[in-house]
Amino acid sequence: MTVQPRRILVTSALPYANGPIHLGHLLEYIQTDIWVRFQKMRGHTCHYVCADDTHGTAIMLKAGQLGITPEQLIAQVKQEHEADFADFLVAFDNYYSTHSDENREFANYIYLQNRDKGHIVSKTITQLFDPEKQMFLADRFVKGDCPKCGAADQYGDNCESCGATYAAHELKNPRSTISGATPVMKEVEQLYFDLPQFQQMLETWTRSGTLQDEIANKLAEWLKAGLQPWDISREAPYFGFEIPDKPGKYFYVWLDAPIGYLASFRNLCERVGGIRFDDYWAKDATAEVYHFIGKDIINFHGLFWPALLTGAGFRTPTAIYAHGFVTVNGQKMSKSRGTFIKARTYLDHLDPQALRYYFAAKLNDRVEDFDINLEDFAQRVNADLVGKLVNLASRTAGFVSKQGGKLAAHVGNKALMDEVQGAADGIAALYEAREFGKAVREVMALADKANQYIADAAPWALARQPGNEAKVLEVCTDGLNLFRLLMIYLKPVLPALAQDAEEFLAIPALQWSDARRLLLGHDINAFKPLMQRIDPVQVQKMVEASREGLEAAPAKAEKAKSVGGMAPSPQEGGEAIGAEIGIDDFLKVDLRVARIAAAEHVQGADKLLKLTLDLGHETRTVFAGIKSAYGDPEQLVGRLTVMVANLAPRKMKFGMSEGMVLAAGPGGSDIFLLSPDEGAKPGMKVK
RNA sequence: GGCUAGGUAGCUCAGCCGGUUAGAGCACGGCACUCAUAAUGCCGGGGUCCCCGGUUCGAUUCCGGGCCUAGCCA
Repeated sequence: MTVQPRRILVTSALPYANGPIHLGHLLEYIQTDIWVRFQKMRGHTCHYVCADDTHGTAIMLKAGQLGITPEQLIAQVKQEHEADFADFLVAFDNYYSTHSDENREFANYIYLQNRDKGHIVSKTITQLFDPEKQMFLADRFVKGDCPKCGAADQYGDNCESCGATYAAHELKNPRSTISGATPVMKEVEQLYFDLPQFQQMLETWTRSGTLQDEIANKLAEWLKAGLQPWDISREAPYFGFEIPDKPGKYFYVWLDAPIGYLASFRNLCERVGGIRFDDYWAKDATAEVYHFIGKDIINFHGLFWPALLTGAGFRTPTAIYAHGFVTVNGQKMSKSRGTFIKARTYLDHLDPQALRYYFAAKLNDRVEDFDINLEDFAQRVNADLVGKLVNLASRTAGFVSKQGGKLAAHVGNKALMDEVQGAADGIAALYEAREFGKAVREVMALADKANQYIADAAPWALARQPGNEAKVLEVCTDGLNLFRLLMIYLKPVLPALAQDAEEFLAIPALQWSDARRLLLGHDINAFKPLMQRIDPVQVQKMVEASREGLEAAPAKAEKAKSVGGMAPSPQEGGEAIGAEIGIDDFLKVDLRVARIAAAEHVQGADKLLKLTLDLGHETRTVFAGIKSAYGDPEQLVGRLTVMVANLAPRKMKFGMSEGMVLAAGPGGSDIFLLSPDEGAKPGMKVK
């Protein structure tokens, strides 16, 4: 298993600097980090860079709302982002900012190169302008009535009600979402990157074989439809880089965002010596370059970015790896459900490695959405990591300690050891191909075999009879070696656990090639629990904390926009709608149409009426707290309503209540009994 | 609306080019063990492979239509 050393540059998409990192972001950073750690363990030269994406109107406005400068905002957010990543064990070699000198230089250079080669064109367009704020309005900052269906409160690009697409100036009753003023039309010169010039180049590049099929297909769709020039300029006021030959105009944030990959890498080269920028980015560079992204930004990375790089004389990426969106419990992350979970909230309650493991256990090389099922998450992590993996060390270490803490000099079960060692190449191939789920399944299958072996050999039984010391030590040495091998295979996923294991085994940092050797005749340290199981209560608390976070948050959800914006934008929270239930939950409630056969006051009860309900084939007595609104029970007699027919009977002071009737309203005189439409018959099921 | 991906046991997922009784882990039931963070081992129950058509000797696997889920439409 000789491996040719490679030079690899890896990036994750740049998170937007207007908000905190959440579980949706983390899928990408953890996926990338696992791949990078794997490459490094294999002995390759691998650099992992990223940065905050800091420009644009959204940042400018947010800073304004907070009463601070955009620079202050992005500095603060960067600090938070870096802390979150570090705590999730995402180990960037450099984490930078698009608001940097390097990025300005590269943005200018790439723009000027493209301009000089005739790839930049300019056109005068009319755009909506906020006369109060004196600024042009992007589509998402204009709202009004849909010109097609008339739905109110629609954004300037399409209608969420009828799905129509249109230009912002077509909206009826348009208004600026920034000032509320009515926008006016104003002419402005706009710069475009002339993407159609790259049609040929992109058709070839996207079919070069290294892109995932799904991506290549998607790009082919766009290519077939015909490319359009891409607008890259914005008018002041705008937080970003001023365009060198166009005073008062700024680069659109999406132009300089991917350039941040170059800037961050350049900064790394300057900071650390020994890395040559041109080895990675020059036109004829031979090093490998990979971008990990979310599927929402495939167009930017699969079309604009390679074209922009080519136009400016740089190489194009070796490959782009896209992943899907994160859902929680099968649904879009939701603030009201408490499933819009921030990185920090997670860290307050749970172990970051648990999430890393769960991601790894289910990730593949495709652009599929990823569901975090919280119950499955806890069970899977506990069963695999605590029950199988750590248990292997936990159940054998004690016997070794009792005999002085030195491992046997010989292997007991050579066949099993060969098998587990022999799995290294196959597992490595799966990591390389980003089939982390398959890799993890393979490791866990080996863990099962290891536990079977220990159970069969039963060192605890051997230990009862004197004279078996050598055999016991041999079996447990096997057990700890199996643990060590599995730990090597999982180290990219569980770096902190691996480190603790290294300390326990008293060995230097494990490399992939260490799987070729075994640990024999070696002194180890006393075993300490390496990982705690997840208590479902903690998961619940995390969800609760995420739900509470909503009330403090501003009601106006900003449209999620990020180079790394792989996460669906949060829904605005409803008005105290209960936790979501499935149809099964609803069907548990047996609702029936009932005729009120009799209604009477209850002696001694202030709020109750005693109702006799006719269900067609049977009669029920129900005590209902509706007296304050229906003082005259007679008026109820004969009318139809709806009752819960399978509610457990409840003994009350005045007798047994066999169900409940449905009513709405806050109470007092405002209680409104439900009625079915005409034609309903007593006993009919409501569903 | 157009497009993409997915819909396989209670849950999370595997199932290469169509072919014998459709698999794993978790959950559940029974037994064993008691070294281990009530961990582990053995055995077992559980599936109309979303629905309807078609191609075929034969379809979970291919084709057409539909339904549902997630997302994209610069």
